Amino acid sequence: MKLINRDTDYAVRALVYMARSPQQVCSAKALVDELRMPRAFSRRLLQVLSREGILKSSKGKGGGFRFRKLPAKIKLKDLVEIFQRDFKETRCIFKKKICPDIRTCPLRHKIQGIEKKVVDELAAVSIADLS
Amino acid sequence: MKLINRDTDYAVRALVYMARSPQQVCSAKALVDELRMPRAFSRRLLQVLSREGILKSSKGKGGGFRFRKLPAKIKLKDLVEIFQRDFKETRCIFKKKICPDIRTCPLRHKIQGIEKKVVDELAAVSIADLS
DNA sequence: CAATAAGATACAATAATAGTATCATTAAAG
DNA sequence: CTTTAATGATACTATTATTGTATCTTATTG
Ligand code: FES
Ligand code: FES
Repeated sequence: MKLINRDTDYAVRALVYMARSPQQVCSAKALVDELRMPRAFSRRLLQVLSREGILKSSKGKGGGFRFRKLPAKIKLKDLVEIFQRDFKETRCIFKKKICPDIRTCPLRHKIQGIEKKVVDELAAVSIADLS
Repeated sequence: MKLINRDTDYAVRALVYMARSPQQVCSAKALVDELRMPRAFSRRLLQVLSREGILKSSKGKGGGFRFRKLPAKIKLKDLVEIFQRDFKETRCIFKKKICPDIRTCPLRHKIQGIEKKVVDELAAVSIADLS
């Protein structure tokens, strides 16, 4: 059961690493060196986190990324929402609906319950919890 | 959140169709015609279901597939187990473990709880329920 | 103005998924 | 006993999704 994709995975790793010294500026290069993260990739990743308000960036010499939100306030749910837009599957789990009536489908409300639970659990874990 | 793969998907469609007249013999060809299922594919699918004890097959002219188990006894869980062997993810959801200690990881037992719930729900829905 | 770091976006490689083809075997019908 | 209609087994190809890379532009500092 795949809950996490590449981007979320890397993002969490990066943020957990950064959370060890939350005040410090971290450049994309630092992630390449410290974590074994693909070079051109850490760039994009931090850019997205910055755009989405998780980090703030400063350009130029000595620049880099820093937390905008506190690590304890950054939930896995937030990251999944950023990097896995289509995470919540509102449609039927089958490609072509199978049951006679989608409103009375015995599967549908169960699946929705599960999805809600997953989201709740992801909302209950923060970057700080993993550090 | 992808729970179902191609094979499970087709299998459920096929079985729900067959369950409308459970006594009748159904050939691979019938599925191609009735449901819009890829030709060479319905073959393999029914073969697997037969091998796994869901259906029984008879070769030769007038042959085909019939239920070995009652539709009400065939649970989605069974099909997922047949076609998605690696469905239950026992490892960490991240490629490289992030937390300091896997035993105390706040994520791990939550995820396991979710997976159990998913399986329970899949075990509670049968082919007959969808017919 | 030179050096450093982010912003933006397009590209290529790889892996997973989906679908196809083929040959062998079995059983019934005529 | 030959033809026909079906499954058994397995290998192959195409398509799509994921993953990772390259490059050019813009901003900041000293
Ligand atoms: S089978 Fe998907 S909504 Fe009923
Ligand atoms: S982060 Fe995966 S087990 Fe802790």
